[in-house]
Amino acid sequence: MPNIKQSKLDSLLRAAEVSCAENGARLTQRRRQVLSELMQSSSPLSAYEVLDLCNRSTTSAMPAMSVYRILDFLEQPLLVHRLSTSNKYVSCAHIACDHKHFQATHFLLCEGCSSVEEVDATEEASEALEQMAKTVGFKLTTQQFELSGICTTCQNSASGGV
Amino acid sequence: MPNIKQSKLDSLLRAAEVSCAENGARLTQRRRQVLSELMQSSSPLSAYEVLDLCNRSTTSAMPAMSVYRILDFLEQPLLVHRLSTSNKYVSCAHIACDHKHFQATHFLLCEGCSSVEEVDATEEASEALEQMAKTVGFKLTTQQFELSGICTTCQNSASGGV
DNA sequence: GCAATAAATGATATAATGTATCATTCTGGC
DNA sequence: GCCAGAATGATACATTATATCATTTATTGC
Repeated sequence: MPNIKQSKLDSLLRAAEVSCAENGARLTQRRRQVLSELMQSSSPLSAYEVLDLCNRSTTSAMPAMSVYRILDFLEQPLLVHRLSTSNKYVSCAHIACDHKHFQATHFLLCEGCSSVEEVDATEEASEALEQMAKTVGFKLTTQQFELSGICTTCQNSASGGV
Repeated sequence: MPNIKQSKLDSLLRAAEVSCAENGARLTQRRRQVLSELMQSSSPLSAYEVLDLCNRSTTSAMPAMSVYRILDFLEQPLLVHRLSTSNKYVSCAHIACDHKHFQATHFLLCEGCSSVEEVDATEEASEALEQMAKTVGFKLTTQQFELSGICTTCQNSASGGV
């Protein structure tokens, strides 16, 4: 189910390459392959799902180890995000644009179609949560939430998506 | 590291028993054992950690399967909560009191000592998050967050706990 | 260009986690 | 006591993740 055009994919990968270069890292063939699969997926993928997709589209089999290593690597320059509630991965929504991850990033997970929407934390939300933590003396260090819900598309289609 | 008194533990377990009875369920020996380990732990435990603790304190070995089943069971009457970011479990903070889970429940995880604080969502936080989702057309269905931070105790001890 | 070095990947084994399935035991109602 | 359903035991296995060392690929200094 390729949900993006080839041209779009290419430009995303080029942007990712640049992003890596800026950090003194390289977007190797394997890394590009992993990232590409995530970019083409309409929903988060587990490490082994990525592995299967990679091995389907290539002759040389990739070991599971490599996928884990590569996913770890891709997290650093924020090319992919890891969803901790499901142990799955999504490619960052801001690879091609000049968006910076200043705010905390939240993820809206659609229960209908499994799609993911990446959004910046609003000032209000961050503050409200900080305040909440403060009432019991907690000082927050990180914020990344994964909120379950129903996306617009699935709300409109009574069936609930697919 | 038993962080609660025996008398406290007993009264908690009694309350859990009542809670089960009200739901037409039973707090069997095994379930009580699992719940008891969680109650005595100062930090969340994985299924296998619970298993090890149970098998350390008893002669008859419990199979892993049972632990998973029992944890699933204990989630229903909200005697334990499952932390999805870490796949661990904590006993509910409100077993003995008459607190109802009307609001969403959030968990504050201390990075210093791994302790967990269970708090009710504030009106402001819930609203701010709902609003945030709304801007991209999402309708939230569930809310349960696991926020990382530093607890009061660890803030005061420069070392950072332990 | 080429050796030396470091980075990345391959390959294998194994640990850790979670589930499926069927047998057995326990429990409460009759 | 007997029976139906709930709970647990036991075994096997699927899935997920990591450790370790060998090999290949890139980079740097010469």
